[in-house]
Amino acid sequence: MVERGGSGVPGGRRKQRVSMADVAQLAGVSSQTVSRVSNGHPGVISSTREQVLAAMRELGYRPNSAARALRYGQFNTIGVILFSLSSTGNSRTVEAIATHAAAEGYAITLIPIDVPTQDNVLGAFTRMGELAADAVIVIMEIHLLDAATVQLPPGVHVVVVDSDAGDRHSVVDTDQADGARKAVRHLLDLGHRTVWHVTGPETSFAGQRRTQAWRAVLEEAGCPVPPPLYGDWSAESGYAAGLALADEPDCTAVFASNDQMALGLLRAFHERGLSVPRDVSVVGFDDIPDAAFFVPPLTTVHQDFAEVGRRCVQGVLSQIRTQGDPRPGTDLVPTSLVVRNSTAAPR
Amino acid sequence: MVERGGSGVPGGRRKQRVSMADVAQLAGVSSQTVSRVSNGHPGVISSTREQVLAAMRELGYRPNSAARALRYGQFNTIGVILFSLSSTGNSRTVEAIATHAAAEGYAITLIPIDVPTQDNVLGAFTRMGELAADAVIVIMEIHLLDAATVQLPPGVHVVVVDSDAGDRHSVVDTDQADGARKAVRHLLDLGHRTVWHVTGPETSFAGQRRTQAWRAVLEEAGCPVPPPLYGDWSAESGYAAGLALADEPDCTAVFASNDQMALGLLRAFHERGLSVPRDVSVVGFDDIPDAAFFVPPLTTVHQDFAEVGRRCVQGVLSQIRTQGDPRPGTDLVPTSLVVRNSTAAPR
DNA sequence: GTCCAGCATGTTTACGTAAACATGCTGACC
DNA sequence: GGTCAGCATGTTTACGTAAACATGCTGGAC
Repeated sequence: MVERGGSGVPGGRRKQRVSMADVAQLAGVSSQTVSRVSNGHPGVISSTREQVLAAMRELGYRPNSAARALRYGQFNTIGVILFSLSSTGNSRTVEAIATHAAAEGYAITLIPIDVPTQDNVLGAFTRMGELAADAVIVIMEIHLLDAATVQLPPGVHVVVVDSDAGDRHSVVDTDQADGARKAVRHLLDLGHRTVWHVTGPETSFAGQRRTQAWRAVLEEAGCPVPPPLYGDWSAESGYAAGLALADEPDCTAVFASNDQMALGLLRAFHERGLSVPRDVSVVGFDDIPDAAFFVPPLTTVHQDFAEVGRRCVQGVLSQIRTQGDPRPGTDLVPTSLVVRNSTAAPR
Repeated sequence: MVERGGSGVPGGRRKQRVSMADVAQLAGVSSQTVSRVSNGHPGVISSTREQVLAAMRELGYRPNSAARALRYGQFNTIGVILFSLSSTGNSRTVEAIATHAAAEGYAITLIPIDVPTQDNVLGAFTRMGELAADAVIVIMEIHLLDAATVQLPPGVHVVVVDSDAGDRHSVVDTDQADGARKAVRHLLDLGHRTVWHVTGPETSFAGQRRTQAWRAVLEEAGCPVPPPLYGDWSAESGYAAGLALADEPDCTAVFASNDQMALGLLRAFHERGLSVPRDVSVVGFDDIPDAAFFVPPLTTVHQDFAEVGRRCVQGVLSQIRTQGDPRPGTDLVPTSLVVRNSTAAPR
């Protein structure tokens, strides 16, 4: 925290930064005593303590975290490398990470990657390495980390969200496959002959998992597997898919890989005069807060982003505290199906 | 960045941390030479440089940012204190802040405040003071900062988003009033006799500004001012307001203080058999990506969150670089009205 | 051949903090 | 009354880095 010269520092106009030594001098004690007061250590008589505190107030002293970190060898900070903060779940995951980290006395340092090239990912890691972070959480829905070419630097505590690198890293993720199975089975249980599907982008690991599960359930149930429609998470792509599906006379049920695309479907069907759920049933994924207020309210798969964030923090902290190797493996957070009014039995 | 013992460090199993001295020893040079190589300084002969780089690779050296920050007196980090990351604009603002900061070589440290009490805000500031940050951006839509009781510590570079503390701090914000005026005038221009309004929460500065502007435009135009309906930004509160408004025979136009509440309105009107925009026109605020795919596509006020983030970064960086006092004042980012299909002339 | 400029590299020091160790005083106990 | 335990406080040192200054070598000019 760089101080502006002047304000709050009555005497020294040019003094850029107040150190323990300054406080010590004003209080007439050694800097070690200031340190003891600053850290609440015992063994400082109360009159001395008061003097030191007064000097701190007068000078506007605030401890220098760089020096502290240097001394302690840690920063009490967790780095978060992510691709997009705006995508549905990420901001909520990050918020949960920040909240839980704060509860443990850790702050969060964000490094966004605008274009997810391998260079940028590595660059972010380098930067993070140069920054103050005791561990790193990587939120990277794309497949980069799965490619053997991109490796996270060894010797760093890492937890990865939304990846299938569970063989090499410690991974936390929503149980995408289970969520998708719930969605598709729900539609089949209602009596639909089969379920159409709007995918996420091909680069998305989560999207692929959902699509795989959709296909698996259909095959398992002996249902025909319609060709999937390719979306990119946006409502617009869902809308486009919806216009196409409206022309499919056989289509009575659609599983969209997220709620935004489901929203696009709803609008497309509405424009084409198809009633949801009377003519077509729609299930989404994510359970964004707005989903309950779509027309009609959307049946969707609820993701517990807060829990994902919590487990990430838990994961890195346990690595930090035990100084242990990251335990490769995947920690899956369960989902639940929220049934609203966008699904019904076919006519 | 704390290293795990062992991996990547062939020789020293117990070596926790690789320093320049270790690299220097292995390369047979002084640590200063390592420093020069590390920072790309000239004056190192290429053969020496290669040796040093090789040693760095072998040991997995990464610079220690704490030591660096201590040496340089700055962290290349901007702290962001915010209330909620999930609320519509914040995540996009933060993302823009992070992106622009990254472009300038700065990272972002997030401190979330779960419950916005004064104690917590001050606590966050204290924590931030103890953390590595050269400046702070406060994103706090609530009124806390406006109360004279909560003061930001003097001597810290600060930019505040979403506040009316422009007399005391450097403030960046969307031009809420102008956006609201555009929305209300649009409806009046279409021929509506007056415009009803669903507010944001009372604690929100932005919400208050929008509501004030709504009222001002109506009064200016000599229109009757209907009692505002109180919302809390959620679609649910918009839905409740919509059910109430559906019973108002005079209501032909509604200005909702955000898009989520507008979504709630749309659903309520739909359920009550009112057609939008034939029976009622609706305007939102924010222009969330989904708004274009509501049924019907929502006319709304577009906020340029990215620009807000950009100006925040610009603001703190100029403070850092000039070491100048923050220049109190409010930097307003303009809005634009996006006309879609939820508004029409009254019947 | 001498001298010095110029350059690669080494040495010293300081950044602010806090652990570890040192000091010196008070007071209780024999 | 002397000794020493206990405690408040001071001093030394190290954390890792990089600026500032020091050193010592090479080679060109006279």
